Formats: sequence, structure tokens, C-alpha cells
Amino acid sequence: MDDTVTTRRDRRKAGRTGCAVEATLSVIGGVWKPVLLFHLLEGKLRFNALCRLTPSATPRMITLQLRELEADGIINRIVYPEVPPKVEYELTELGRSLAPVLLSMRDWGQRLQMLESAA
Amino acid sequence: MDDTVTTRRDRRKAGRTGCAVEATLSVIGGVWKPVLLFHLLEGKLRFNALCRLTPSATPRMITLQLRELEADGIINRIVYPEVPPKVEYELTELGRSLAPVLLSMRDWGQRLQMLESAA
DNA sequence: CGGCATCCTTATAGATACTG
DNA sequence: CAGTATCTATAAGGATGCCG
Repeated sequence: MDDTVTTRRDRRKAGRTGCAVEATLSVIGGVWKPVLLFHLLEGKLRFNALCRLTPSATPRMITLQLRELEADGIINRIVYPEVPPKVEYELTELGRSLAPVLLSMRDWGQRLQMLESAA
Repeated sequence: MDDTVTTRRDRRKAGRTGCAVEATLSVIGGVWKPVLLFHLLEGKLRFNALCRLTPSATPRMITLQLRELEADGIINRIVYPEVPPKVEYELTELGRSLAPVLLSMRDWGQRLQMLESAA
């Protein structure tokens, strides 16, 4: 086996294709990740809280995205060993450093929503 | 045919699910859109130039993403009626207003790359 | 409560070949 | 040069049910 296929994707997965923006997207590139992280900016949240705040994503999707974020060192998963189970998610320091990105996204989205409601 | 399936997605497509971040993502949510837009921050670019700057995406993908961005009023497509054909893309004013988002993405990606190379 | 495993459907992305 | 069309493979995503 050699470089038969998936040349482009592999190069992307490998790391940088030349652009720092792609590095960022490889971490928060999922559709729901920025939304979840944005909600976590305000503090720790339980799984169910995240589900309620992101009703357009299924619990399954939210789980998967959270796992990836955890693997990338963006969030911590805190399990409280009690019954009924309780799990909270919080941003790591690296995750909190995403605040400028997330806040600028929110700001732009707000402007867009204003433009749309005006039209 | 009625509201059988895709309930969640439909609600998302419909507009806002409650969060401005989602509004932003509905416009630049694609994996390649932020990269393309970031490159266009520096000025007009031809199709081939965008392909060269984004080697991990296929020309087909780039075409599709550019079309969506055009439909959302983020970029202009300028066709020069000459042979050989020449098409340039440039940000609209709305597109340029994304600069803070794109630049914060680049900044964070640069920090990430530094952390990775240090590790 | 907070998941995870499974199954299944749909959407997406890639390769390739062709056109104005 | 700047795409478009088609076809196929893969993966994303949803529904459901079970478990700690």
C-alpha cells in the first residue's frame, strides 16, 4: 500500500496544510462544537443542560462532540460518583483561550440576526 | 410526505435555535468556508489560486462552498468575459465584517501549532 | 442520569471525465 | 481556466434500546 487514495484528506489530518485557520478548524470544526463551547464559557454544565441548550443536536451527537473536545484537551469531564449519576463539563485553560473566537462568532451572529429581522 | 423525519435539522435550517453562534455557523459552518474566506481577506483571488491555497479540498468542494457563500452574500463572484476564462472572488462588505472571527481563528490556530511543536 | 452500542438512512466528499 | 456531471464510497446522523 502506498499513497493510493485519500491524499488530500490525509494531508489535512496530518496537521497543517499551510494555514493556521485549518488548525483551529481541526479542533472546533464540527458543527456543534462551537455552540457547546460557547455555552460552557459561562461555567460548568451538566450533560442534560447542554442538551437543552442545543436542542437541534441529538444527545448522541453531543456525546461524540464532547468526547472529541475532551481528547483535544479543550474540556474536562468531571464524573461525580453518586446516584443518580452526575457529570459536568468545563473548559480547560486551552478551552477558555478560545473565548475570543467564540465571542466574535456570537457577535457576528447577532449582527446577522438583526440584519435578517430588518429585511 | 409530512414532518416524518429530520425534525432537528429542519429546526436548525429554519433559522435560530436560540443561539447567535448557530447563526454564524449556518453561514461559515462548512469545514472549508473559513479557510477560503480567510484567504480572501487579503484581496481578490482567482479560482485556481484558492485551490492552491487550500490543497486539502478538491476543486469541486471549493466550487460548492463558494456558491453557498455567494448565496449568503458573503462573497462576490466576478466573471471576466475573456479567453481564457477568468473568475475572481472577493469578499462583500458583509464578508469583510467576518474579519474578527477569521483572524481570531488564525491567532488561536497559531498558538495551537506552537504548543504542538513544543510538545 | 448519562451515556454507549447497534442498526439503518441519508448526506457528503472523492475521483474521474468532460465542456464552454 | 473554471468549472460541471456523474458515479460511487464513506461517513455523518437519527432512532432505539440497554446498562452502570
